[in-house]
Amino acid sequence: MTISKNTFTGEYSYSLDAKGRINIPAKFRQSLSKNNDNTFVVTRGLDTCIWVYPIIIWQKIETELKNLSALSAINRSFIRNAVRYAAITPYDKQGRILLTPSLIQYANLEKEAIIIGMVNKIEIWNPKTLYETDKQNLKLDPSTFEDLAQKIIL
Amino acid sequence: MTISKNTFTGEYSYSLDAKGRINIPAKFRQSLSKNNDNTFVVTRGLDTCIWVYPIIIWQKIETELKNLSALSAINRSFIRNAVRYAAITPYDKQGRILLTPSLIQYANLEKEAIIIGMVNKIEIWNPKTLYETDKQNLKLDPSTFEDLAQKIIL
DNA sequence: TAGAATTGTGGGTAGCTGTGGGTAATTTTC
DNA sequence: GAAAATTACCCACAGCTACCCACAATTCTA
Repeated sequence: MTISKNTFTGEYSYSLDAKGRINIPAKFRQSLSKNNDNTFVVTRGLDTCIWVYPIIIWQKIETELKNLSALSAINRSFIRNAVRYAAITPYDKQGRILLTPSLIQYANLEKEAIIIGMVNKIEIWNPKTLYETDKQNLKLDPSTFEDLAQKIIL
Repeated sequence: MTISKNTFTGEYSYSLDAKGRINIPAKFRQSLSKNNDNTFVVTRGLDTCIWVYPIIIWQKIETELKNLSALSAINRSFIRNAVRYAAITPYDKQGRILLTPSLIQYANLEKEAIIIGMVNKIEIWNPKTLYETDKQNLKLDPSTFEDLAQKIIL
């Protein structure tokens, strides 16, 4: 096997159907390690999108969240949001997962959806929202981008 | 073996076929170390060209990206842009990799393409674009080149 | 220099992938 | 407890991709 497990890259366009199902790209499914039992966890992203984790990765995140100091207000609200909307969804024979109405509404999803591999997780976006977010991000501090690029990109 | 592994030099002209496939020069393939499993990663370059990495080099980048905290909006944006256009492509029996339509469009690739070895990665260019970029670079401050020359011992 | 092997390019096809819809099983409501 | 609504599971199919083969051109070798 050539690709590393539970690691996702690339951008794809898929369609959300009337029943709230959406396909996970075949390449992403192939990247899932066996101990995930064909199952993902979907939850609210920190951007206006849905985050999809392999279940074993999500379990690690949960334990990390427990170790965060409960004193910090930011941590408390982050934990609340991350866990509260999380749902476990195995994919069906055709490779689709089921999204909750709450998450579909949060990400403003309509028929067309963009799926992006974000290394250790997957994002699902409304194309328009993604475009707007990209535009906003151009305004973020460019020197930080350069620092990151110099450190990481070869 | 005479050449050092995962190191690419030289310039070649190859043709992109109707299915989006392009040949990787035999010398480059021979330079790939075994643990790459005949697999490259293609993504957007910082110039108007496609970057091609041996997969084990790319996996180092992925590891660095995994260690960035998703709590920071800048980090999220950086990761998204770094991996969004990346695709994993093993080469076929004839030595060709498959480029995504998105990357072909980004680099303005038509039939003829120039492939350049850039030491630790490979670049794929539209000949016209490469010519224009070269011409632009001549206008850059020559002292920058001197700075670089002093850092690198030839 | 001639033959053999390798390399680059084109095209065909079996099987997989993405999408829609149907039906049985389960839950909810009255 | 029965009817209605929702959910989970299954099937069908068009389009596409991965894989295979063919062949000409080039390079290697004896």
